Amino acid sequence: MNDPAPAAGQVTLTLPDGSHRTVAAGTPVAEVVRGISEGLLRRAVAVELDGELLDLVTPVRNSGSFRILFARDARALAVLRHSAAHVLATAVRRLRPEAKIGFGPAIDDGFYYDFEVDEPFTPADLEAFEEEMKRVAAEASPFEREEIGLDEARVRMADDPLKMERIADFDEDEVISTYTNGDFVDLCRGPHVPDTSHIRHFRLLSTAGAYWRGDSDRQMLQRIYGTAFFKAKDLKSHLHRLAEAKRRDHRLLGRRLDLFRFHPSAPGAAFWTPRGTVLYNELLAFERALQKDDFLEVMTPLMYNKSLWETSGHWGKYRDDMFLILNNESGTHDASLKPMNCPSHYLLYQATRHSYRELPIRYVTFDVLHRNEVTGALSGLTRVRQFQQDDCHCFIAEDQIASEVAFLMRYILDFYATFGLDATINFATRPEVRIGDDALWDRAEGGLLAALEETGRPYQRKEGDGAFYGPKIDFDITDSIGRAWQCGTIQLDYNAPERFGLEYVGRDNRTHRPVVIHRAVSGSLERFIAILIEHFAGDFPLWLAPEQVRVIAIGAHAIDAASAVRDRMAEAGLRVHLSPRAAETDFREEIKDASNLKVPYMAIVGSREAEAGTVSLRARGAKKKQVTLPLDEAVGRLRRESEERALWGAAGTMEPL
RNA sequence: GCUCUGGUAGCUCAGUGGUAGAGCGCUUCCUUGGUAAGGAAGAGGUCGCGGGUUCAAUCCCCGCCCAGAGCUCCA
Repeated sequence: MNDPAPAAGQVTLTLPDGSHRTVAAGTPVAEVVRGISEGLLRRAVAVELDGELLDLVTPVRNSGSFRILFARDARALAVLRHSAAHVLATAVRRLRPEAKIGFGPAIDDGFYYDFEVDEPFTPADLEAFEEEMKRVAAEASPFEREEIGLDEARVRMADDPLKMERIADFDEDEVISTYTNGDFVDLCRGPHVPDTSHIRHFRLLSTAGAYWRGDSDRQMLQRIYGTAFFKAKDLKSHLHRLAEAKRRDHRLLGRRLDLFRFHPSAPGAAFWTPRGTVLYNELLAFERALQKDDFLEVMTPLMYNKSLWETSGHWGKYRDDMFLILNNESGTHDASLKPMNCPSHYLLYQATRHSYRELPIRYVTFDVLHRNEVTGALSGLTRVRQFQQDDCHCFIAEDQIASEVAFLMRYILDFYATFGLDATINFATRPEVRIGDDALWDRAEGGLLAALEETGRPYQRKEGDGAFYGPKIDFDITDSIGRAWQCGTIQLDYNAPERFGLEYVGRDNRTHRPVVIHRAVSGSLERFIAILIEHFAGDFPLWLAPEQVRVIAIGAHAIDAASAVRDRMAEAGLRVHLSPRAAETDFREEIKDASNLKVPYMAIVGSREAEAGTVSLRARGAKKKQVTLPLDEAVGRLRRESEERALWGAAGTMEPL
């Protein structure tokens, strides 16, 4: 049925059940909701009108689909948090009247508000603000909306220079609104919850500097971050998640589990300990095994003359991010450490003639890369200056795009699945600033999209998010506590083959341009290991664990038997350790040490085991529960679990019993 | 890069204008115990680096280095 055409001055709203309501244009949303039911009005938080979020005090201006949002709706949460930001500003203004207000939006996990103050806020200030916010909420002041003209806005916000600056950006005919709750007025687009009493379950989390409008040339404001929820239990679980993330912090676990460390002499570059190096190499070994049939591993120089970077185009705009090398004879910086592998692979490809019969050629490299990240960007293993990528460049004929992309996607997803990681897929299209004509982009995007569709995997489009040289597919992995990390990528590149004059000889005996696909799976191995540490909380599956088994001898008389167990397991290829001072140490301390290092299994050998030719296996986290097995059987099970790369706790593994 | 906060033993941290402490770890000895910290003794510190103020600086001031949090998901 067609929507009835509204009379002049009227708008028609289509409710989710398909029914229509016609009201006078300018009727407040609350009146519309009340017209449906008083009960709904009591529970309504906001509404969606043709997808636009409106609160109850906003006038309805246009016809469209009309849906009431309740506390359970995800979009309602953003409204609540925006209002929480206003409650925060209300509290700050009461306690620090001199604070100038900036912006205070809802963000993914909460909200923030920026203030201009002479002295930065302290943790004690935050506590005071939080207490004051409770009072503001208890007052249950309604959020009142007022629509005003530009001149009036200037008068109202005269005392707030930051708001005045925002006002200066408005067009003459724009609808400008203010929201008032109690004694606090803010220039604000809305929407808001009906009154401050909705802000019940919130927490201020942190404070930090933030540039006004994100511009590092402008003044630094003080930003307060917080979060808010409709339900106490949602707030609680969010705070729990934050605590969980802190507990899993790879920088702390990296020290505690003795995996890597940093030294001021080499900022942004990790020192891998013996244990960490095992982990790193196991990851590499896994990827080498996975790729051995379809990829060609190569090694290329780490240092190049600047002419290469001039060809690639990096010398111009990327030079500040490269580590340049001083030529002592000329006194100039005319070489650099490589920040990426692409040009190396192009040079290698180009060094010989290639036939169409060879394609696709997939060069993959784990070479060390250096990027001169600014100091403020460095963070643990997730943002470093020296790292290795599992970096692959596929040289293909243009008609191989679809099959190649499908192949690469399967490979990438299989790789993640080994770690129990799932990925969401993003398809990024041509950006504003780009090279190549539209016809080329049409072909590139079409080819990539067709390949993506063929896999049947769900994906999201990210318009304009592609690389300047081509569209791409990005993989965001989701870890065990629900955080997303951008890791893998498949990028189509028509430009590089042109720049580097890449060729292959076709069936027609003429030269053709290949297309290049850039592929990374883990992004950087360093960062991927950081993700794995946090994903597993340091409880690595057996195959990845730096030390797989710790042999514990109960009493000095069991030392010989324990050594025999250690030797037998080591022969079987397990990474096993028996403390050299086990004979002098309380075995309970050995158990403590193994537990703290999160060693997956302890093999306990006392007089009973020594006599019976058995070991008692105690799985990580299993406390006193253990299983006693003949030594060979124990070795067999551990080997199988390791070789199958079973996830810790997966069915069929020996997992925490 | 910029703002704020921090840097004390291998780790986690306390402390002071008169050159420094704890717990864990480490070393040695005792204990040989059936499932997460047995007992005793000992070693270990340019208090991040450089400069300044002071009779005296780990502490106060300045600079640098390193680390942590953050740096428009737009009124």
